[in-house]
Amino acid sequence: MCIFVIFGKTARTPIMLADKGKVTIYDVARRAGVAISTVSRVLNNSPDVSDRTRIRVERAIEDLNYRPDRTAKSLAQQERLMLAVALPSFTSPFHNELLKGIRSAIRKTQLDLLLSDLGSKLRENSLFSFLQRGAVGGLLLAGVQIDERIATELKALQSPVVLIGGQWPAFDGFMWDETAGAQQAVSHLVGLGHRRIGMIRIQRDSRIQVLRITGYQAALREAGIDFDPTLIVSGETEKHAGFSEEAGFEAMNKLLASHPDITAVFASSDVQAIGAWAAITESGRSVPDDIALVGYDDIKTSRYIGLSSIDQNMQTIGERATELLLSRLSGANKEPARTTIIQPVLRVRRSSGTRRTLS
Amino acid sequence: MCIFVIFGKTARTPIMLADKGKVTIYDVARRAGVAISTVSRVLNNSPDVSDRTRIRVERAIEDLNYRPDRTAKSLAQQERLMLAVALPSFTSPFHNELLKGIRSAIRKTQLDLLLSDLGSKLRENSLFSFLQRGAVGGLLLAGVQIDERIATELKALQSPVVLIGGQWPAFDGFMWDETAGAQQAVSHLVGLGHRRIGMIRIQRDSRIQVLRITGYQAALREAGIDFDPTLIVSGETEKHAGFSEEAGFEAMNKLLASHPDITAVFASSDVQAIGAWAAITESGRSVPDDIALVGYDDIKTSRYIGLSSIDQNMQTIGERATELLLSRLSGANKEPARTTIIQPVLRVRRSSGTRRTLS
DNA sequence: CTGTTAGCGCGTTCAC
DNA sequence: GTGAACGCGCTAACAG
Repeated sequence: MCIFVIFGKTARTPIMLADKGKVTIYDVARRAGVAISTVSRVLNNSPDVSDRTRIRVERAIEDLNYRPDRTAKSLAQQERLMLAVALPSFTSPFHNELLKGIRSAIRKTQLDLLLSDLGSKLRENSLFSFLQRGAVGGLLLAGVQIDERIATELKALQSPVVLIGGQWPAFDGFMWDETAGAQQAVSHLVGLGHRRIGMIRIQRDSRIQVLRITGYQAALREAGIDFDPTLIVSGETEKHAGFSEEAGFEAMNKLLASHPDITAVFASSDVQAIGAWAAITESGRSVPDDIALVGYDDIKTSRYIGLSSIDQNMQTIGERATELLLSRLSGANKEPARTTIIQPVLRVRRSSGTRRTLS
Repeated sequence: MCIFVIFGKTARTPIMLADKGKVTIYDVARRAGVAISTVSRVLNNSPDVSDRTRIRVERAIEDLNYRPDRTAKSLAQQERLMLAVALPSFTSPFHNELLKGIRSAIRKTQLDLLLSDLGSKLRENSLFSFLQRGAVGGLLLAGVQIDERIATELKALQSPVVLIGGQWPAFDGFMWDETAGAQQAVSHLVGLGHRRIGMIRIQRDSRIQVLRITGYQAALREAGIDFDPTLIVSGETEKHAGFSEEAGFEAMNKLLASHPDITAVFASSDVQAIGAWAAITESGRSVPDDIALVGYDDIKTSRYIGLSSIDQNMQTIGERATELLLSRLSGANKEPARTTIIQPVLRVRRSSGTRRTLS
């Protein structure tokens, strides 16, 4: 800290700024013997400053260890230098990948990243309080089912919004073809010779869930396999709306008990698949030799335990979504909002053996 | 959108706000026929408002779909409603756990979370540009080695700082007893009967690395085992400063080639351990039956592939660090800055078999 | 209880 | 080139 003499006419700032208190642009101006507008010009690299004054100002900045206040800057310029991102969780590998993509797109800019995880239960409240904070340049919203109320709130933001895994007429969005993904997964299992294929679902009757079951049925129909509703089970654990290892574990145990003859399972999420894997292993069988397993969503762990998965390319989507948001933000993109459908890709982690009966 | 009549004396706002343009507190005041301060009172739940006017104002807010501007509020109140968190990566399971803890502590407050991952290579630049943004209430800095320059920047923030995994006289910090952790890991292996114990290190000669090697040596000494420097190897891949699966994979392969008689390995990080696991598995041996593996840092995958690990309780630390920051922020905590040492804990994932020679 | 007014720190015309 | 003055949207005394 340093003490310095105050001279010149004090514009509007109270004189006492002694040793503590924030260093503002006024202090710098005084120290350099110029007006604040000049300091501002230096800060913003305006060419209209003589080298001599520029150096003087820079010295003053250095001496005072001054840093411009982003809040004030943001208010004065009427532009928000912040991108808000809201997703259900930071930690799920699924959303983690998404975050990675978002970050890599943001890194190229000067924008800040305001992050919020909505949680599973209190989703509504967290979402609303987050949105009502306002003062963001743009918003990326992932994994949220949009309704009239949310849409209103989104519009109140008065800034561009891009949805990931959701859709609404007024907003840009990215969605996956869930049906095609599920069908791909189950067809893969069918192709390996399996005919008794279980499915682990989530509890809630979400739109996504319906679509995946449709895909599951389509694959069976295509192969001429009868649909057996009892092969579709869910766990009891409600954590994360059933997208949890626990739920997968419980569901798999149910399946093993009620249908000991199944040789393959399609799980609705990566974490469920992990739980199912644990259940299978504990029962003394192995993946994929005894029971083939395909899970939705990519996860690193998969490759260590040999399960195939439907990859949604989260990272790529995160990047694309952010880039779209940025283009909206800069005003370069004036096209009407549009929802883009992404085709999930099946990744075979380890060549599963063909159908074998449990002995 | 709605058109509304403008009446009363227009204070300072230009009249034309037509259909577009931001809805401000002035618009609400006009609409409700009150002064802006009254609107402000309603917004901030001041008791000094009659129910009648409160309702009028609330109606106006509703009608105009008004949302207060946090930037302006923040500037006016001279308090930053934002916590900045900077860590090397979002995606590493290690930091992910940290983030989880931070979030759970923040959730209890009204604060926003400004997040930045520093990356591994461009660390310096990202860190500085992030810090120079300023305008944050407090900062949580993880995994950064503090030096004079960084400390200066940190001080310029003029807001409380808590370091995680770093230390500096002027700032609060949390550190792990790396030596004790490594010693614990290796002692565990010794206790299982192993005597040829390899160590996978990172490339850089960071302080942490030195401490861990010290712990490794201490455990050997305690057991009367001679220290063989060639048992400490690192991978070639420089990604993430050697904290990567690739590096672990390469290092493990080196070890298997140069010391086919080793029966246990201590890896410097969870991801390295995963890489090592892959190398061991590919060589036809298994973990932990043929080669026992202990990795630093907790990771979920561990339990699926049976490796023990040194758990640093990242989530708990994240929470404690954030709470400390919050207490500093509120001014409740006036104690001098202090660095807290955390004792890592060994978690045995699956009871490793005792030493077996490779046949 | 309610209105007036002066800042918060900075950007940005306009004159000079 | 440089400076004075106003405004960004809101809070916080201080009057009334």
